[in-house]
Amino acid sequence: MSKNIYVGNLPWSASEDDVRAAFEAYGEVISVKLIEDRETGRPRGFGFVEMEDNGALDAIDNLDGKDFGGRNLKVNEAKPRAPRPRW
DNA sequence: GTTGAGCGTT
Repeated sequence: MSKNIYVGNLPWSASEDDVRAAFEAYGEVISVKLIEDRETGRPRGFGFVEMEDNGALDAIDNLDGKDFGGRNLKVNEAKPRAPRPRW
């Protein structure tokens, strides 16, 4: 099973590979998605990481408030994304 | 060549 994790306070120089590597140290990373402004295309400085439940909880408890790229990393359980409108 | 709270569009 997998769980969505919200990652905030990320340095604008960070990439998905960096976040993936940081989370892979605590569990299996299913996928990493960095969010950027869809209108301007600039990185917003936060993203989402999907990993297994046990790894997600361990990563949140370990990476939350940790130093990443010179800033305090914010890791929390992500809210469910937009629903799936079939129409 | 910038900015800084916050939850995404494949």
